[in-house]
Amino acid sequence: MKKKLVVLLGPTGVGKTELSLHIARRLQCPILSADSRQLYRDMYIGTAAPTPEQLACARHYFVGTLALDDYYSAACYEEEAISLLSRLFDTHDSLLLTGGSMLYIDAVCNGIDEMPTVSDEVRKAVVAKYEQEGLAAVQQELQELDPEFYDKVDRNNPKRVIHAVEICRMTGRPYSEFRTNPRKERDFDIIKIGLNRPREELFERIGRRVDAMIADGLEEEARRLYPHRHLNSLNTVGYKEMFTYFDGTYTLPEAIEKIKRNTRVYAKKQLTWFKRDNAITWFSPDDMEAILAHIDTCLGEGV
RNA sequence: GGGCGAAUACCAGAGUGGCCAAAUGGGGCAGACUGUAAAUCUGCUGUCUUACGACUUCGGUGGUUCGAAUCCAUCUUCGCCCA
Repeated sequence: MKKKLVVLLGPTGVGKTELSLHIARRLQCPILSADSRQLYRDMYIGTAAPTPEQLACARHYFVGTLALDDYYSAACYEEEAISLLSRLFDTHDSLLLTGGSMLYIDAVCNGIDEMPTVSDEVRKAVVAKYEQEGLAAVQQELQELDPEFYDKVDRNNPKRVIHAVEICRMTGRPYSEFRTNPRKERDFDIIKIGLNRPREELFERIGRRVDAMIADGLEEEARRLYPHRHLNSLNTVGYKEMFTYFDGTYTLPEAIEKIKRNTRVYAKKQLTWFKRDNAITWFSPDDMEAILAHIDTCLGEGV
């Protein structure tokens, strides 16, 4: 019988963390987080990371394990998560993955292309070109190195254009050659459970959660992180707005409003992404009975 | 009671005779997404299912004009000043 991975996903603030504890208890299994920000240490409040009490309920992986300046990516995550899963499956028939980072979940479920890691020198060189000569110059280089990808990309998106050029320079081959988009076969079954609420309700919860973060000391936490604000890990909703407040651009109430708003936008983005995935079975987080019943059914199925 | 100023789309705010369904920003909505993804980018946002199109808008009403968000009269509301 194949091992099972239950994937609990949904927009931020919907109630994944709380529910994941119940499911983990039911399955008697640890929890793998799929959250690109809770991965980092020192940013617990703003990322709504599981509390110490919650962490004590079940063994958690991928929470608070990285330093703020560690390099990390969805590909790193795929590798680590897959190897961890295979290890844990030795002693468990089913495991639980939960989080809201769409690309990370995808990396585990479907895999992403093998691609060389970009060296620091190449990265710096391309970024410098972008900063000094502008996006057009990088676009032009891409057009020369990989016309195929150049035709397809979202050329106004600096991140994508830059990355494609990085890979071209790194390998001497067109970036599109690496984009084979294989759907990697996993040796475990995946049960995707989506959590959602009526939008109004979700947005209310988000607002309340942000207020709670403030009450819990988000400002202080952000103040400590302020010196590192240029790190990618801190280009994160909840912190970047606080930094703008520390800079004097926003007042505190404005910063709080922006955090709420940006969190709502993020939630919508997640939903847009998840909507495409027909493999997801959707539930209300309040309907725990139905969710557990669904999981039981899926676990009982298949050989 | 007198004087002045303002009234523009969800909000803020440009526009002062035709190129205006109306800049720009915010907000909202929708979408894309394979290597730092809570990132980054895109489209729409008066109505008509789509528009090359049609229709209705710029506080109200009535004028001037071939033509008005823009000019005139008047009314309403708001702000400021004098009393």
